Amino acid sequence: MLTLPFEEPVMMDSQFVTNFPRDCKEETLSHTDIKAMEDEESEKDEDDREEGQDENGIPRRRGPRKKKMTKARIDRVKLRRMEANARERNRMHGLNNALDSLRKVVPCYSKTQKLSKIETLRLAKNYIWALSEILSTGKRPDLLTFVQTLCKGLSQPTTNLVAGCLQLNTRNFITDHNGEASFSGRSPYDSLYPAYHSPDVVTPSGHGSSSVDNVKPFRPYSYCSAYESFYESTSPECASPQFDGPLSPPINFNGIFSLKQEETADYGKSCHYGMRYCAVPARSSLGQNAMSRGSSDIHFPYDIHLRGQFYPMQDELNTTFHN
DNA sequence: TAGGCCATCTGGTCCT
DNA sequence: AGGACCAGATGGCCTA
Repeated sequence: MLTLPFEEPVMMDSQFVTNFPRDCKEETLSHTDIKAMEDEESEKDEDDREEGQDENGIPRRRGPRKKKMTKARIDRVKLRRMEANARERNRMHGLNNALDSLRKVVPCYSKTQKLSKIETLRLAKNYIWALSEILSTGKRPDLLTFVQTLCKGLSQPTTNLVAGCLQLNTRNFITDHNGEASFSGRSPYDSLYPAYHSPDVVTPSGHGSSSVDNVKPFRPYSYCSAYESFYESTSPECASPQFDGPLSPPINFNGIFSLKQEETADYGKSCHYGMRYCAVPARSSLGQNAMSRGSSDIHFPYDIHLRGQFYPMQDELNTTFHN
């Protein structure tokens, strides 16, 4: 629990220390401090005894003597401890601010259901990994594979949250004991179209999912639901009817590759690069460069823009996302 | 009620 | 000397 809101920068000055709402004023010295002072007192007593030996005749320890803990010195120790505490609080607030910023740019963002610190870091790591894979292979993974990558090592609740954000059927999305996310059961397509069994259906590949052995073949997930969340129109590759809505609990989410609604131009100033996900051919040189390892006529689905070149499309996306 | 998560305090260590 | 950073301890809150 924070004692100060994140938005308010904590000023590390004497006023802050004296005005800090918590019981800093009554902050007591630690046991060790008190012990040290008691030691000082006993040492003071010893000073009154014979120089060089204690009461048992054992020579006293050498080295510089500790300074006497005068009232002023005690007060100073207290003050320094309070200041150190305030600095530490401030530091941790800064760390939490950074973590909040990270929460807003990972695929699953919800103000009401915040990811824990550790889950945020794990998801961010997976997200970076997933994006790196996309860049290195130049291939657009199906949604299931993408979510599997995102959810590696995440707890089941977080896995559900991420899957819910991407509008997967979370009941079928499980994490095995190795932390590997895998799909088990029917796809949403099956639930919507029980008779749908296209000859070109594929089963999810890789990711150590043994649970799919007996799974009916299903059409690979596309990003259509995510697309449609953003663009309110069917994605070019998704001709199937829309879902009636997310199967997971409704939450506010930023969605993959989308930019947070509240982010203003300041966001662009602070971040040099931006990415967004769309289904149109690549237009940026960076995207083309990334695709040069693959087929030259592939329509790279990820627009990657330098922030400075990105504002018009960012505005377009944000406008859509606002709606 | 146990366990997870979090904020805070604290002392130690390192660096400037 | 003082600040930053770190990790351990502690207690509060929340949820299954």
